[in-house]
Amino acid sequence: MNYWLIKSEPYKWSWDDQVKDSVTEWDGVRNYQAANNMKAMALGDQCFFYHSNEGKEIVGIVEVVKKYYPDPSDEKGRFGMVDVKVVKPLKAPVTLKQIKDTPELQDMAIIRQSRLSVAPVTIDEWEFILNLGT
DNA sequence: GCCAACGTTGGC
DNA sequence: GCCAACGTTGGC
Repeated sequence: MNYWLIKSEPYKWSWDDQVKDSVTEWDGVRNYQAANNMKAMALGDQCFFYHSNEGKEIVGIVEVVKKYYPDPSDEKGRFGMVDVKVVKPLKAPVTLKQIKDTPELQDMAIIRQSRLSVAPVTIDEWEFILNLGT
């Protein structure tokens, strides 16, 4: 089981939208590093759902329910996507500020590389954030 | 709204 | 294959 963090700008696709649809195609990723991370996802992997720009906080958890496959919205056929399904919201969203203020979370990929939209999360980071969000 | 970081494009 | 120019993302 691996853990990830996926970002969305809430005005394009928010946690509320995700809850309404439950299962969605995580399409539109056009970055090789992010796409490679999606390629490495297995069924059942858990992902934090992060709101970028507005909010800047982790708001919920989704689960990979379909493995990496071609993204039809990419006409060049270079990129793929996965399907994700709502697991549950965090009781208390965990903000970027909290992450930055936490010594244990300083090595997170999103801190080091803020533009990466699909990033790995270690088991330690995952559990630490879960505790913050409960 | 600004700007740093970073990815992509295109000329050479 | 290098690198300057340009575009985009995302935090502040």
